[in-house]
Amino acid sequence: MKPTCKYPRPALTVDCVVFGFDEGDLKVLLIERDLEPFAGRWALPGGFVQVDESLDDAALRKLREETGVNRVFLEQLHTFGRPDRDPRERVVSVAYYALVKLSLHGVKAATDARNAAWFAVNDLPRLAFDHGEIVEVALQRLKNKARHEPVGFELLPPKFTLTQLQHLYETILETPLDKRNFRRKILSMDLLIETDEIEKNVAHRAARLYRFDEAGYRQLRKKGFLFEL
Amino acid sequence: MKPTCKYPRPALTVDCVVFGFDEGDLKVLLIERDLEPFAGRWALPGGFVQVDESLDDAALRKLREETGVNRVFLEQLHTFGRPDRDPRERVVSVAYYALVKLSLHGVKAATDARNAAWFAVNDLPRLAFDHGEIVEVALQRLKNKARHEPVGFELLPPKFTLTQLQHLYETILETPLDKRNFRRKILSMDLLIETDEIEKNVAHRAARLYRFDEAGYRQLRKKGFLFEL
DNA sequence: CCAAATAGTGTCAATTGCACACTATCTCAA
DNA sequence: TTGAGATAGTGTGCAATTGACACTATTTGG
Repeated sequence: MKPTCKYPRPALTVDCVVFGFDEGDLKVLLIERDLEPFAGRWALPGGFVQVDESLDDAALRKLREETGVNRVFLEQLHTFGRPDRDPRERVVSVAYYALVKLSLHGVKAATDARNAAWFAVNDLPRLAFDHGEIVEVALQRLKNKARHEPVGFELLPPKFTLTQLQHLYETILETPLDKRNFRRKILSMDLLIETDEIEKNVAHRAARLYRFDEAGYRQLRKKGFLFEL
Repeated sequence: MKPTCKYPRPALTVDCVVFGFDEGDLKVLLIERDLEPFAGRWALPGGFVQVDESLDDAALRKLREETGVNRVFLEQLHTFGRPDRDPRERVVSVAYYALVKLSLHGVKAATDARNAAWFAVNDLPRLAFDHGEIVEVALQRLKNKARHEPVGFELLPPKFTLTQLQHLYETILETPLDKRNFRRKILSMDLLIETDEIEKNVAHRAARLYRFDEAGYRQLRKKGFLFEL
């Protein structure tokens, strides 16, 4: 292969906004930088794209390497390319966002070699580079996405209560929802499978657990079904 | 500045899907390649990102250089990075899509030094690289965007009839719309300003011309107004 | 067994969506 | 000048959906 471009090239990285949901808060996974620039600041997990790997693969690899997160919802978000976004040299970053079930992945991330931690999105520290801006764009995208596609389930454990689901949507959409109307709507969509299990270890009446019906959802989509919250 | 990455770097380009609307068809602006690879094939306008220009600037520059298109709606679409998408070497491309008023820009594009032409999206030739795939993604995005934001006006002349507007939406959304319901809905949104002009040179009753009220739309947005077709 | 905590359930009114067909106006050609 | 062709413009009724609203049921722990 001969090069097609004689100009200097920007470096190319991926960065991931990893969302989790826990105790009523939407959280983002950050990593503490140990090198300059921005040593000591928190930043998004990410790194250089290798020359023979696709962008999606690069994002998946970085997630695995830096956070131990494995099979998750992952989607490209936006590409950030302000010439001065990295003080060293020109770096263009393809940002992704991921939705993980915190109940499964929560522990692992915090015990990695590098210092990693979950932060509530409403209480983030100042981030390195333009990562604050990237998180903003990701939040906006998640909000839009959640309204039109059933991605919320990616943030909940496999079995969940309707109240958990409602709280999740209230958090993402930043708006309160009426309990009875919410239940009527979500149940009428035929996307939830009622299990015969109930919550454990609660000091009050236990709620029924539901599962998301992924196969059923794919069927419905083919028939033109539109998810709308 | 010292380089941050010792690996070989992918080349970085931008490609633009330029949409126009004419005679009831949604069209895309393509350029005929004169160099290998894919010499003679049609491709999206685009080219290398320079090391000191932002991605948006690169897209605007390429639009200007290759198509003469100037002040238009332009938005980042998606970044395409399959390792084998360019047979020469690794090239990652940040794709944009643009909406232009064909009535204003139509002529210029076709008379550029390089061979450029508008093609109906339903009748595209085989494109170079993965550009066919990029156009597909752009069409999908336009469809979603048009449902939730009033971008359609970017494709119409400054003054237009309600019938033109309806045809445009029918084309983008690939679905027929009821004339009376469409008019009721769009007029009730208070986004259109009725001019005192009517169509010229038609062999039948002339329709009233409307303008899109951009300032009014920004006001409404602040008050939480949601465009929905 | 009672207090605390949350689960779960139905109705009515208002709004919105959707199907549907005729009259008005203008041009052009005979 | 007039009639045919073409498109503009207009309203109603029914069905479906949304949104507001409050009480009873169940479980635990003290």
